[in-house]
Amino acid sequence: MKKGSSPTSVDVAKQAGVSQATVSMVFSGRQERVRVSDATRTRVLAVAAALGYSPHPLAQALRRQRSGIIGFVPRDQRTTPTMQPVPFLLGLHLARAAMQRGYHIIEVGAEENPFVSQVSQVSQVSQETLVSFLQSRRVDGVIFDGPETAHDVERVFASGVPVVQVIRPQLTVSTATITVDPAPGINAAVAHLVALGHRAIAFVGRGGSYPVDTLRLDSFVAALARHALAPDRDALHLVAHYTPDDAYAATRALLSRPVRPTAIFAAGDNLVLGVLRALHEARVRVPEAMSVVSYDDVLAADLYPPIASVAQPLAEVGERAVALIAALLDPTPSEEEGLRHLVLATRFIARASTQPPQSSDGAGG
Amino acid sequence: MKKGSSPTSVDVAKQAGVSQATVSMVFSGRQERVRVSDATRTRVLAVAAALGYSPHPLAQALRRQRSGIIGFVPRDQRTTPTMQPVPFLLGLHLARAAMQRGYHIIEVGAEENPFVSQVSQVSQVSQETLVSFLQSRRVDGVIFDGPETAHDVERVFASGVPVVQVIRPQLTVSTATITVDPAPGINAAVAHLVALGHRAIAFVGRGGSYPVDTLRLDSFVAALARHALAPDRDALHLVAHYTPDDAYAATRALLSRPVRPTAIFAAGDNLVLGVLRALHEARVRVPEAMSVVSYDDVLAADLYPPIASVAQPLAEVGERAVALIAALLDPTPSEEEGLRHLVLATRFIARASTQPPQSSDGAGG
DNA sequence: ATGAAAGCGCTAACAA
DNA sequence: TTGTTAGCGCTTTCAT
Repeated sequence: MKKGSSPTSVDVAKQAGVSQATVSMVFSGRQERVRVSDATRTRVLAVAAALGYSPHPLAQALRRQRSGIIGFVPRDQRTTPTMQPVPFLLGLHLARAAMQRGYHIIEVGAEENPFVSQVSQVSQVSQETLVSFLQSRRVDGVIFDGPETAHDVERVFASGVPVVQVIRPQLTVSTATITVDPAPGINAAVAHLVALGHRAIAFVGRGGSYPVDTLRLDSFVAALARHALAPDRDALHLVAHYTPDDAYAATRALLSRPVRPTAIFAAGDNLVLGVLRALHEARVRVPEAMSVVSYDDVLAADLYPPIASVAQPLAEVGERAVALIAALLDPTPSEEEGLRHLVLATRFIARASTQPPQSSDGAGG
Repeated sequence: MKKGSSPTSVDVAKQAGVSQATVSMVFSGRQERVRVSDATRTRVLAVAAALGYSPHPLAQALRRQRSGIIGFVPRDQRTTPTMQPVPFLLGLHLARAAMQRGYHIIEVGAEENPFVSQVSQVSQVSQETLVSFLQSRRVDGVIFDGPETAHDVERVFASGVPVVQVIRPQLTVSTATITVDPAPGINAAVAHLVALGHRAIAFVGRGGSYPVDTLRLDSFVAALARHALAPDRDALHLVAHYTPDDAYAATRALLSRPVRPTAIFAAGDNLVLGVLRALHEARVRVPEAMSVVSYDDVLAADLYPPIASVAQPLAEVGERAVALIAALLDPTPSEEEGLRHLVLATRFIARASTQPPQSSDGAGG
């Protein structure tokens, strides 16, 4: 142990009067092969503690051929917490979950292209780059959250690296997935609104580009049907982009219609920001003149009024995603199946943003 | 090169008819010692490209005794983007900046204590653990954002690892710092409000526990003084905790006073959420009945109405922090000094949340 | 300008 | 149960 640097297993071995390999076994031995006697183990641990020894993760990684790094490719270029609240929070949960299992998360933006800036030779951008970057970093697995195309996923998957897609998977690639079933939460939300007396409930969300979006819309329509309500086709305002601005425009359009809905369901917490802005501007008070429910429950609780919302179990998604990568890396015969396509439930959280509709239903455009 | 695994420098060397050491020089040689002829370099690069070779980062790291990992200890336990918007965004900027330089960020919560769950022997929590964890991970440097006490920082700093504190430094430890000067932005904000005709401007923020909080308050008071305005002592509502709830309570107190302020300055974007809730509840319209300005500009733009805000240059903070760690790791004689205590400026962004005060200044509580 | 050789600190056969 | 040995893929003197 030289100046400054940490003690190594050799230092511990010398002090404890055992071989270096024994020290290694004490620290990294799998349970299956408990090769070390209790006496030796105790002595080694004591010496290690005294010296402040811990195994060098890089040396372990090199030897084991495991980097301990999991790549995370978030849905969009994350910009601000309001624009993309879910990926932000998911990233946090992933990082936590990974750390608990001794992994790290590195986040890679597909379009950001960090690789190019390092190796000037490489000039072809985008898809190619993401995969190269991931491979050059020797990640042990990759977690995709809503890739724009199947191409990236396909390439990474084909390279043999464990892949799991979460929340918004590209279903054409047969990777493991962890998705969220919007139905339970949306059913509860709609039931809640209907119980309050609402009949005209509008939907502000995205259309059929992603299966996930379709699923939310379908769940919404199905939930209405449960109460013998048909959706007002014109009150399904489908935004083109998942942005507050698009939701704002959609809501304005909704408000200018001859017969206004009495409640709005916004299919994302960033969308609800735009919805609220439009309502505020039009002086439509929430919940007095309009009930509002959102999906995501990331920002909802802290807005005004606190917005009732359908919560996704993001912490569990992160937890499971990391666990799945870990399981894929060290397959146990038993658990092989059954966890490759996990679907988690949503739940509805009521808040002050809903109340019975006003009896006066004149338009105020 | 066996099945599945990536090609190594040996593979490239064989194909190119050179020694492995030469391949290494081509890829990692410092400029100082340009040991390789152009012909050889070209040939090696061609073969490498054909084989899809890139240096194994773990092997490099082990050999160089550089993990390439920078630890990030965020200000608080990050929970949701609304509760702690700044650390979320800062984390993103740090990750981006690190990646550009070939580093990774791993995030460590001081109280979260991820280490304990792995090594059951360790039972003493908190401070001790953070440092051990960082050391066991062999981080090359640590970035602190607002440590609660100086203790952690001190220990890491004492261990010889490069440390930089950002935004909310503990000044008792003589690490490098990157801070933000609130004065320019706050001056502009106050000037803006005064120009609109506001004279009674309240401050919702935290008191003297942190230098940074004091600085914001002092900047605010100083800005008032520039316009020959004295702060109404009772309109400096200091919240105990940096939470929307505390700001909500403070704002309610403010509204119940006999003479209401006509404008509120909230010293953080999470605080402004509480401020807006209190105003909405009391049916005080923004900006008609109350102008509102916030600090941070992370959430502000997407609230209703869009809140004028003092923006911190978070991207630059992240960029500089990583650059500083890198510089500390490879000191260049020239730049040693001058970058150890960097102070960046804030700027004010006007939005629809301000307007001249109403002439009728009766209380409505 | 290039090659040979010695490790970085660890894990995993294989021996003993 | 423990020790010996051979690398993981790379960087870096030191020869040539």
